[in-house]
Amino acid sequence: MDGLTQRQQEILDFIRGFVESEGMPPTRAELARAFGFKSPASAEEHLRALEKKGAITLSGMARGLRLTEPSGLPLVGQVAAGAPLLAAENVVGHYPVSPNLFKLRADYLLKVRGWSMRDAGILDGDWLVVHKASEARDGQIVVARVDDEVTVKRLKRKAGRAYLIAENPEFSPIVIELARTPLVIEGIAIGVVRDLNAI
Amino acid sequence: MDGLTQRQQEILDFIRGFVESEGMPPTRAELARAFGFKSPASAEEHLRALEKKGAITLSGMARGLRLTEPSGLPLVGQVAAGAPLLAAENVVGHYPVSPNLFKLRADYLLKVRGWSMRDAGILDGDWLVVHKASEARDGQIVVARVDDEVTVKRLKRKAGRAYLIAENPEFSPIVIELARTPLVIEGIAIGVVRDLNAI
DNA sequence: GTCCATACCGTAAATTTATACGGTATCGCG
DNA sequence: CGCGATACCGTATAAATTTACGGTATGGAC
Repeated sequence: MDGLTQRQQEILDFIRGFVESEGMPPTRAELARAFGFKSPASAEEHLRALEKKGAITLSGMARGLRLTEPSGLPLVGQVAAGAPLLAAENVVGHYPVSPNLFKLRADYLLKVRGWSMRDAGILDGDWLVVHKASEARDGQIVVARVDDEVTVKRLKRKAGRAYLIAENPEFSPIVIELARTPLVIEGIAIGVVRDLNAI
Repeated sequence: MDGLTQRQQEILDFIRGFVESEGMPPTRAELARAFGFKSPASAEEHLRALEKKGAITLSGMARGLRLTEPSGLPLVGQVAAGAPLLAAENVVGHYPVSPNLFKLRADYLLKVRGWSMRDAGILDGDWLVVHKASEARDGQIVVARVDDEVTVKRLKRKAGRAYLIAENPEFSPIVIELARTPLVIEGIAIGVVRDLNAI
């Protein structure tokens, strides 16, 4: 959504969470209670604004409110050099997966390019389920940024150096002198989803 | 759910579908309309019965109805020899994935045992997303039953024989003389889900 | 046969819910 | 400054929704 005011965004986020946890959209009164409004008319007004901006659809029935945007996780395809990972231009769609499927919260799905993690069972075209994080433990598979390129590798640290290790003997590890170059970690890989009929 | 009557099961199925497509539970009136009841009291009665049997929870509010059972796909773990794949004893849980994620309808998730499909990126411990089917095309990865054992392999047919081919040179193909032994296909693999933190 | 659970109808009341109308206050814009 | 958009309040009302009560009919269990 584009032109949402801060308040409207808060309302929308609340509705999203409400639907997720309660299994149904909130009423005007519930919205008013949650935000401290003393009149359901205030909630009504916000809903109208959200509808006019295309974020929701109202149908007139009790709890007759529908979210327009997909509620799933963003699919990050090709990553443009220099651009933030979740920049709109990188998001190619949404995937209706609940973020709580895995032990760590799933934040987005990243399309895997190339065969460098083949021996870990992560193939070209797979979707890597990523938990957004800027730190990672040794041995974890991470999404890292090296020279403005986003890469998926296994992380090892040793004596002031970080190693980004491919799981494929045809690729050699990337060595980072931590004193010289900071290691930028974008996230931790927590899962893999593959659509076998994607071709 | 166990003790549900046929009618109650129909109602429950309808509610499931309604929530899926409308994003909110149905009212008594909507239920009555859908089933041809001439009084919302009939719907109310069914809901009470479903609540007493633990299938749903009622909360008194408009559309205040919650499904008790997980709505996801059944997770099929170890498969007991001879037992149907989806027998209750084989189902170890439920996974909240919408069945429409893949091109073919996803019916259940099967836990992969062993490394015979390693080179296809299907590893021990992965969950194979399976579409229930009794027929498959050449080249597809299928869930098949051979000598009362469930196995995941790639299917090839040639001159009255079926070959179940592992994607790992350490395993040799299973050859089935179709004239002698029928090939029992349980489903077609349509996807893979791996939880990297499962350990 | 009697009893009980299931599956309906019809009616009606109590409560929720959506929604309209008329205010107040703030803020940025031209 | 006036103006429109945003963000609220208070009150009211029509409509939707839950839910109670009293019936009818059927079929299985004892």
